[in-house]
Amino acid sequence: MLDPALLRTDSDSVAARLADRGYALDTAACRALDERRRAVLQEAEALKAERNRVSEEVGRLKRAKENADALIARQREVGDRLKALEQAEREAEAAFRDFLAGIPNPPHPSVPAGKDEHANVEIKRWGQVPAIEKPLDHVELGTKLGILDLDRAAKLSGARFAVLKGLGARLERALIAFMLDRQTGAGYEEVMPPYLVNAESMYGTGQLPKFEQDLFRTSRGDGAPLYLIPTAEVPVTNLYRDEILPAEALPLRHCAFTPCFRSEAGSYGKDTKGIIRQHQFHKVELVAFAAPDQAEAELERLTANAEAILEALELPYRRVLLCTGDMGFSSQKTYDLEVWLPSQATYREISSCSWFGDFQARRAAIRFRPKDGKPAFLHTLNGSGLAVGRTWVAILENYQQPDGSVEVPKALRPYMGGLEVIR
RNA sequence: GGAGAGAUGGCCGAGCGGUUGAAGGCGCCUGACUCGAAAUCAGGUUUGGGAGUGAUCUCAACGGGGGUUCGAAUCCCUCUCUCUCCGCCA
Repeated sequence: MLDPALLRTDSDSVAARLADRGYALDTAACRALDERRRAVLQEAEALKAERNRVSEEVGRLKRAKENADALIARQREVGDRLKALEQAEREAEAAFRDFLAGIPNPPHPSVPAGKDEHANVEIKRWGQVPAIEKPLDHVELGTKLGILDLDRAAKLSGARFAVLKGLGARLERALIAFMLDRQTGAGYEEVMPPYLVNAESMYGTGQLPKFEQDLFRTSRGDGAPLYLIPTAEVPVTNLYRDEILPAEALPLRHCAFTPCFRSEAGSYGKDTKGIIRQHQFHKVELVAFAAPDQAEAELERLTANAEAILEALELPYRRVLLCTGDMGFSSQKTYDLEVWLPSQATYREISSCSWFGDFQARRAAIRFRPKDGKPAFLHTLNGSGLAVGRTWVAILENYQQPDGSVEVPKALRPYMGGLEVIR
């Protein structure tokens, strides 16, 4: 959610920044909605002020046992006018709010302008890409090792689901524990949140109202729907919705392991092979709440914390700064971490670390109280640390041996009961 | 699933149709007293929107939404959540 005041005073520069990410801001419509809203509001307030004044007078007369019928008759008219006006006020507020809710976050000045992923900028590369003669992909490797079963998953649930078995399931579990241990060690307090959340929570982080088609929605009889979380970002960020945190609490850092559920509407035909793109996958998420002046440094820290997992697992990766056109709706600056996949001979996204400015905080009303001052919106950040399923894929492919077995990364062996090779 | 009780400011807690944005207490801040502290005394202490350069003015909010009324924290409806008892259950 944008700052309405900013939109009023500086709509041209906001529009210019939004244009960079491919969003055409209708400044005229915006101004009209805002002016309408304020006009109705002021009229209603003036009327209410009058009503309050006269009501007080009525009370005084009544207490003095005097006749107040004339005033009461006049009040009745005011009440009728007010009723109509309040309806108009509600509508004007809602129209303006809905308009604001549909506007993406303007990119940070440090973000390169560009239309799509081709304009992204590689920031760094880490690690040695393994020399593998004829690399197998993770599906072949996993299926032959008997640790991945996509056919039976399809029987159970359809396409884009997976069954992990034996050491495959163990590897997934080991990765989860490994990542959580590392991130709690890096100062993130672990959280186990609900996997079903209400619409308000989805609105707070920006999934609703625009992206409902990407979510799984559950219904229960008469009650309000609950949504399966697409990422732990949603419940963990919303933890502090409608709250004011003390300044000393910042930066506040959480990590959370959760399953993630995505309907992947509109992604038909993309990544159909394997478990790169699933309806359900596991992720360890990092979420941070920071004061505005801490936030930029926090993004670097958080991204480094995600990279530390790849480095500990000795997986080659690169860091990419997303251009304006490739960022998510709520983000103002995003780094993607991409891991090397030998079967595709390319880097594929395994983490996305974003700084949202006060965009989410404003939607979700998450504030902090500065040392001496009024409550202010804080900044939210999050990043995958990491996507577990894709890490599983990266390990199989990067650590594959000529005989089809897979070496277990050294850092992970303690979590695998000391196992050195999956065969 | 059945029966009942409740939701008020940072916290506890009063109010149950008319200067109550809200008594009282705790906490916190400021001042006085003190060499300093404690104790005591005095004052202050919610948030959001709108108007104004500003002092300031104004509106809204007592779980959410709706209604009754000239006027609602107070009355009615509805939803959510919490607690107690019974049933069921991992």
